[in-house]
Amino acid sequence: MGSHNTVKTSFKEQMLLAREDAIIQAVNRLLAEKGFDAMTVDQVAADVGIAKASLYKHFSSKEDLAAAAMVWVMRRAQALLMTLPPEAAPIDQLRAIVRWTVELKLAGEMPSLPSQNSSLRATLIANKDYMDGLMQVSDSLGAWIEAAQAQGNLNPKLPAIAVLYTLYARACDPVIEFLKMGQQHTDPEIVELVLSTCFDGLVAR
Amino acid sequence: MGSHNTVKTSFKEQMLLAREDAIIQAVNRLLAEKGFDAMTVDQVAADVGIAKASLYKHFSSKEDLAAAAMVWVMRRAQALLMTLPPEAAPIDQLRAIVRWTVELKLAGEMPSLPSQNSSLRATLIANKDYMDGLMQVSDSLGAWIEAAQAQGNLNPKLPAIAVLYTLYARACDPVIEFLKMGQQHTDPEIVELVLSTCFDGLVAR
DNA sequence: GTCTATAATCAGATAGAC
DNA sequence: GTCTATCTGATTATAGAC
Repeated sequence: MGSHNTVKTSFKEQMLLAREDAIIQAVNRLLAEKGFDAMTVDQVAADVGIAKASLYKHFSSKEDLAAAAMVWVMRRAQALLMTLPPEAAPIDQLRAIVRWTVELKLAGEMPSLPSQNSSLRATLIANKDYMDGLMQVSDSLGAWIEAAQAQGNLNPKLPAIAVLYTLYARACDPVIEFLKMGQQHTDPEIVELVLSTCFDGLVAR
Repeated sequence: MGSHNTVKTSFKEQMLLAREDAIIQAVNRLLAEKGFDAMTVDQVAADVGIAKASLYKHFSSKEDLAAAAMVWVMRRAQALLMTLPPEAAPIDQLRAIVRWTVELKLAGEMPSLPSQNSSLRATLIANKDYMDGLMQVSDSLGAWIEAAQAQGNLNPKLPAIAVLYTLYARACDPVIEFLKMGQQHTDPEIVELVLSTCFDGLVAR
């Protein structure tokens, strides 16, 4: 009976996790498509195909839903960091991260949150999974930034923090969606354009 | 009596315009501080010091308020364009525009609107003053972009539309507010940092 | 845990007196 | 045109049966 219970519980937990994953995917898509304010909890529930009250059994607020989406993104970012060849040049590591960010946004999987919303901000800061992921990613990027500056591949006059912010800002760069809306460029072309303007700037070289 | 009426009407109209200007200033400040979604019409009314119903005698919707703020910004941009020395190099004209944009944002006078909101989008597109201003500004910038590319000062491989979007995007660049929040740099330093990353990119030159 | 039904709140917009 | 008071709809969140 013990083993039966174990199997049964494990199966239930698996179902639970699967459902929560389905919820997070829906939240992620809706956040990417409409942003936090325009997304409603009703839409999330309808998208997943469950009742709204059931949703609140998994996540206790709309802010928690957004936080879960951000944790998901952070986990994917951390996974990417581990797949990067450690021997590559720091500047190329940074390019790879930005490339991944732009591709995620083009795929409609990058949640967009208002940076001013204070209750959302509080929820994110209180979320240990999110903060830990953010710190780890920032540490990796920070190390690469300083290394690239030391190697003369990145402008050493720029404060590392400003470089870091500029890289993160690609996650909410409106140029990406505007270029996509214009339909004059393919997704790979947009990736290269954004990478070019970000690293090489607008001026001729 | 004719002249009396004329004077009276003129005075009333002046009062009306002054009040509408006060409204627009309040909207502008609130849009810059909290964004469109977080700004409430009640706050605007309280800020101006009139009743909400009075507000709706001047502007028929929240979207119209935001549109008026954007028209104000466009007018200021057009005014700036006229003050620029026509003999300056095109690349310097573009730098001057971006500098002005960043400074306006640092001053808390650049309204921030959600680019996804469709009803707001419709209101803006339907606003002739806004669209005319946008077109005129875009024409000026477009001409400078192509000239700068022809002179070899701007990367000729970049589509002019991508450059234009990249310049406009400085108006909602989160790097600016993040650097300001960090309190490690003065406003002029932030302006130079953003100008540098925008035009020269992150890489060493 | 899932559902239906409902509470509670907030914000955009309006009615009607003055 | 300005006010007070109100309407209306949308949205977050919960109660309570199963």
